[in-house]
Amino acid sequence: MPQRDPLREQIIAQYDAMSPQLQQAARYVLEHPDEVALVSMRELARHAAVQPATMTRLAKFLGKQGYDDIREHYVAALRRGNDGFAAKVRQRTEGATAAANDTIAAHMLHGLSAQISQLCEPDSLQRLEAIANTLKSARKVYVLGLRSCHSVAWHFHYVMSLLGDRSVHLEGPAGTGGDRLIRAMPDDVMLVVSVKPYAVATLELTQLAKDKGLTILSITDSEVSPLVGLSDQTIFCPTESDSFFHTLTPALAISEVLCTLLAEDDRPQALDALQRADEHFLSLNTYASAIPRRE
Amino acid sequence: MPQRDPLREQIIAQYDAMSPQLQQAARYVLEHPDEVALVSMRELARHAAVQPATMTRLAKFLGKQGYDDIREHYVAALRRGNDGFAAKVRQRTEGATAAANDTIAAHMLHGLSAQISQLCEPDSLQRLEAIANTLKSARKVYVLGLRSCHSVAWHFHYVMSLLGDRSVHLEGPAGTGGDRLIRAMPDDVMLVVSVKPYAVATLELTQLAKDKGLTILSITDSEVSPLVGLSDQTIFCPTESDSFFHTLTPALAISEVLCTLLAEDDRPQALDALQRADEHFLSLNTYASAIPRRE
DNA sequence: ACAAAAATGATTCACTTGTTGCAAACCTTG
DNA sequence: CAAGGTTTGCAACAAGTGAATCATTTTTGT
Repeated sequence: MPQRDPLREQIIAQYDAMSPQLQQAARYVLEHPDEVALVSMRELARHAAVQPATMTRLAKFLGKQGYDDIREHYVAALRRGNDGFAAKVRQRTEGATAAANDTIAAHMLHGLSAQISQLCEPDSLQRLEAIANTLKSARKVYVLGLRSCHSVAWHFHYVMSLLGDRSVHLEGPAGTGGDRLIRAMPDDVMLVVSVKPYAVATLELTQLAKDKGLTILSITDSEVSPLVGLSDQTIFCPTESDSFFHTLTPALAISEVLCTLLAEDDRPQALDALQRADEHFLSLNTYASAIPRRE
Repeated sequence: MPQRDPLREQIIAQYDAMSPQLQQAARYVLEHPDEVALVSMRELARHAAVQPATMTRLAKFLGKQGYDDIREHYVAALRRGNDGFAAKVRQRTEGATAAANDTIAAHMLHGLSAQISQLCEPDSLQRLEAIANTLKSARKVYVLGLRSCHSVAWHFHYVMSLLGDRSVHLEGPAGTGGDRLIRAMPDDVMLVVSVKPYAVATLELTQLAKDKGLTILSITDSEVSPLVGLSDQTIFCPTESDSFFHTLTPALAISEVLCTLLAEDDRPQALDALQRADEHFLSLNTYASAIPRRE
């Protein structure tokens, strides 16, 4: 793990030119980089058996403005190391990261990319598989996503509707969206998407479905989301963004993965269903040209 | 990687019993455990959009002596996490580089992450900025996205509608979606989203708008998309996926970036508009709890 | 050996930190 | 709608922070 650490290298390079006390301080910093980030300067000095002022002097000696510059360096390093994904993104787009990091757009896209790769953690993958399994055996799947989450819910429903007629989108004009639940049965499943702030209507409809005995699956943004308590299974999507708004991109990614897992479960049937859909669209002239399907 | 974290679990367990402010603080702590260790309480409170005192109160609520108890917990966790380097790195690289071998889900998520980070290329960024600039000075923005692209178009429109009333979604029951173009003027702009296969209706409506003199901006999937010829400016979104279906996640990411650029262009006005939206939702009891806005 | 220069320690200062007490604002619940 | 308790924001606080200053010691060159 060859983490490039310019400050560390600088300290080593200038070590011989330091006074004894400075060396002692510098040595402690080299050997306990985490401490620098986690502990006050005075405490660090105490541990290094050095005067507090020596740390300040070390910073100046290294050409920094003050001790805080040193600390910030190690804080940043620690952050990077722990978030983990940074390394990967950096690796993938070395040039772009360094060059275009200053624009809002580039920064945001990097963040999104990282958030999605976070979903590769074992816990998330397990939840995805589990939810997909539940969906597989459902008689009907009622899909609910209001307001900002409408996009995710609708997209899931749209794809599912290409594969069969098990999906029911809880959406309708004049507030009739919930009506589709009238004939819901305990064998059915509800997939609900909601992130903060949670729409009251979403929670109410979910509660109703739960009361009816449906299995509740949810895509939401936190362990403490009100949906967690209502749901049998949950998968979490990051929503944080540099902008004013939450991002729904990771949630959409989750939804697409679920669709894929479902289709992949019975490939022949999925291909068959898509074939039929293609014919339908063809006869209706829905699309501008034939629909190429791979393989 | 199920890191056992008793404090985290305690917070989750007691979350429902907390007051709103306490919940907001607790939530931020849950979502940013590293920050707790690395920054001062006041700064943490600032990031969480909470009063400093609330953090102290959170500690007391959890039965701790003071905030420092919480911090020390996360400091210890961070220390541990960094010592177990070898294991961690191994795990990380497994999740990142070698994800290909694993499950379908992991592979797919990995691909999505890569596709989005591809959008950081200078050409894409330039196109994004250019489109954002055009959108900024538009009188009205008509948003069109049919079938699978509905999710992207709608999400863009939804966010824009929070910021003002310039956005018009070309969508309506019984095929009336195009009617909104009746009063479109040459000063207006149309943002159209479409990927292969291209819906005929999308192309027709776009052509109509073009004939009316509107500026056409498009989010589409290829240089050879039929939209390219109809559009004044275009940004390309990758849509390839391992599954049967195209992915719209990168397209949604693009849409979110555009929204952010627009909001960021006039921060004060955006904040103002969001403030007004919050009040509206509050008086309608749309959401389950107050909407926290950072800074 | 003895100035001159460098390094170190002690003291102090301006500032931030985490905490607390209090009053205004906010629900509840009779 | 009014009394009650809870929640929240604000202002003040003592303690601790990093930095600056100056006196003292140590080192160095001749």
